[in-house]
Amino acid sequence: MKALTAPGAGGRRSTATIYEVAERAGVSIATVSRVQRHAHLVAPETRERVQRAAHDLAYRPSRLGRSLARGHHDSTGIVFPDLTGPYFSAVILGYEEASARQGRSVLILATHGRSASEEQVLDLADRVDGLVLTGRTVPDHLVEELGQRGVPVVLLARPGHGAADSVRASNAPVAAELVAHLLDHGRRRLAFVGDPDGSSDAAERWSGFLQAHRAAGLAPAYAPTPSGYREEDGRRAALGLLRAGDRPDGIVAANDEIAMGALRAARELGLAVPDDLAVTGWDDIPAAAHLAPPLTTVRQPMVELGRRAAVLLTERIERTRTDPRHEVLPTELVVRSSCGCVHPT
Amino acid sequence: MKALTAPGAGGRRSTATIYEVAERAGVSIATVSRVQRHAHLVAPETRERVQRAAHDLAYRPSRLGRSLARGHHDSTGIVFPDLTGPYFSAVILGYEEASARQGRSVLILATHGRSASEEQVLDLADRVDGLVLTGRTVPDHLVEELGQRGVPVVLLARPGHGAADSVRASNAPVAAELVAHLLDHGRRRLAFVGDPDGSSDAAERWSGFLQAHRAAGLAPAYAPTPSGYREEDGRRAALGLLRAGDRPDGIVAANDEIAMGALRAARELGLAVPDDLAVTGWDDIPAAAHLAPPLTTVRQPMVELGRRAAVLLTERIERTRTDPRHEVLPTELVVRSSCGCVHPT
DNA sequence: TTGTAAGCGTTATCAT
DNA sequence: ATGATAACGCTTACAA
Repeated sequence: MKALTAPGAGGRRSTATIYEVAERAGVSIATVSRVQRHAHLVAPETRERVQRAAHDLAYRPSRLGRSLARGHHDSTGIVFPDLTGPYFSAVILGYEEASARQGRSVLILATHGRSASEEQVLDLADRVDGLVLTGRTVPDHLVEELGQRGVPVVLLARPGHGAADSVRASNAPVAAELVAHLLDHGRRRLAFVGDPDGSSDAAERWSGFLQAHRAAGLAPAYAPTPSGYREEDGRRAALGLLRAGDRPDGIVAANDEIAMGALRAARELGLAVPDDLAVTGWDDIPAAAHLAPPLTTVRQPMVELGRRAAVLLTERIERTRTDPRHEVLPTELVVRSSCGCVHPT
Repeated sequence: MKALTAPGAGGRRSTATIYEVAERAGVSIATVSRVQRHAHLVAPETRERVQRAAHDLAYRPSRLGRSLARGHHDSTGIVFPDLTGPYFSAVILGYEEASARQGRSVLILATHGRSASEEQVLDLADRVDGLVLTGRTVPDHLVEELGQRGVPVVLLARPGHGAADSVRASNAPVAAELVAHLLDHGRRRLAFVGDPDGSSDAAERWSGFLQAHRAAGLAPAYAPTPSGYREEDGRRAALGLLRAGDRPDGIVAANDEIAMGALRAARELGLAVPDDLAVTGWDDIPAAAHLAPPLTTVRQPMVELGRRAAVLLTERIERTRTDPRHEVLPTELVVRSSCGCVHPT
């Protein structure tokens, strides 16, 4: 049969194969192959002939053929829970850039909120030389299985697991610092908006929240209010909180977009921020400094997170390192005015 | 030779092959293949045996082998100039989602500002069934060549070219509407910040800018001020403009991030927005409504742009349609208060 | 219903 | 320096 001429959904290409080049140059395919990869091993004159033939036919070696023969893909995959917002965007920016520099393309998979189907992930795994898995996109047992199948894996924004590497940003300490700051402002009814059960990032931020309360001899006024990561999610969560009888005097949001939603909710209810309600975010997205009021938040090195993930993955793929590595990148409190501080413009 | 056992940079996987499954089930590889793809063509009892063997060996058909045999990849590529910010993020969100729904993975390539190297693009083209090229990431001659090689292509945010499909958002009419609005506010020294030579989007917005002036019998006060698309780029451009003797009374930015930069610049110079300076953006990113002051901008259907690109590309790949299609999605002026309007919160 | 075998386009090992 | 040729892992005519 002839797959590339067969009917059906395939997109047959008009690309020349190594055989046609060989024929036109009057050499064997081995020689053509050699010219592509190790030009110096071929007599100058032969090389010349082959190159001309290749050029005339607009020949490009098929990646498929090459990958099959060599046993790898020169590409990696990254899986996200969601492709929404500045966080994702920055991480992938760093990741793609670093990957490109290493000559690897990147495949991207979004799981749209829920955990990825096993099928999707295994399928992706089969197209790449290694995988970075962010947050809780992939259940532990699957991470395990990937390991057994010999797929290099790095976990991003998720604590290390077994042999897999991991990269994440520090959460609990700054979260505690942030909450202590709010407590210093005299706020006593702080509410955490975000889902500690949904991501380790949120869990760790919540734990810092608790820790600060404990350190101040206080009990948290509320259990965490679960929420998605988009503005509308935050707005809804905040609305619920603010309409209750015992409303909070501060909202500690799990990211800046939730905080923006809280800002909107406050406005809708006629509450002044920060006077009636303090609001803080997380991530320090570009807009954070321009919000009304400017948002107190935590800066985390999102681009660098992606970059480091790419570097660690490469080391694994190239077997440059074999012991698992777990990196925690630093993070920084950015005080502006939504927390109640008077902030220089 | 044995590629998967050879030394070197390859990541050999411990995956079973179709041969091992066949052997264990006591059938031929053809039967194993059939069971995977067309289970109904196999006797129930044989099927059962094969499935058990496959399961025992944790067998998954290799995508590589399959792609090579079938002549396609079940994946597509998208190339962006830059992975920065909400625009990119929203487009890719729509694109990935629609692609996943059609069972295709997505490969992503960023060209980091400049035009992609021919090599990168051709390489990407060889890994996928089709390509979407955004903006000016790829020079015309390459688009041409891709066409000749039989690679389905859709252009995003770039006018149609030859046989390639295209999807973009309407620009000139809303730009004119926006500028007319500013002119109605009595602004007479409007500056456009963005690079008409850098993207067709910017070019079309600038053309709407001109058109509105013409319609009002006015001449534009400035030539366009070239700028990148990030906040810092916008800040710098605005600073230049605002420090000059004949400073503008309005800045029409090519996107919301540039507008944010202008806002910052104004603040740094002690100018009040909108009183001293009107500022408008483009895109209506989530933060736009929360800026100080809330940003007047243009909403464009970013997610939908990505989605449509995926749909058009699929039609081409599956040869469901052969005539080129060029879609222009609608766009909408969003008046808030940075233009000088008093806007309900 | 199942098996045989010829591809798909490379790479790399041997010979020569 | 070059050529034959056996992998790589699958799909699918065609035969049986």
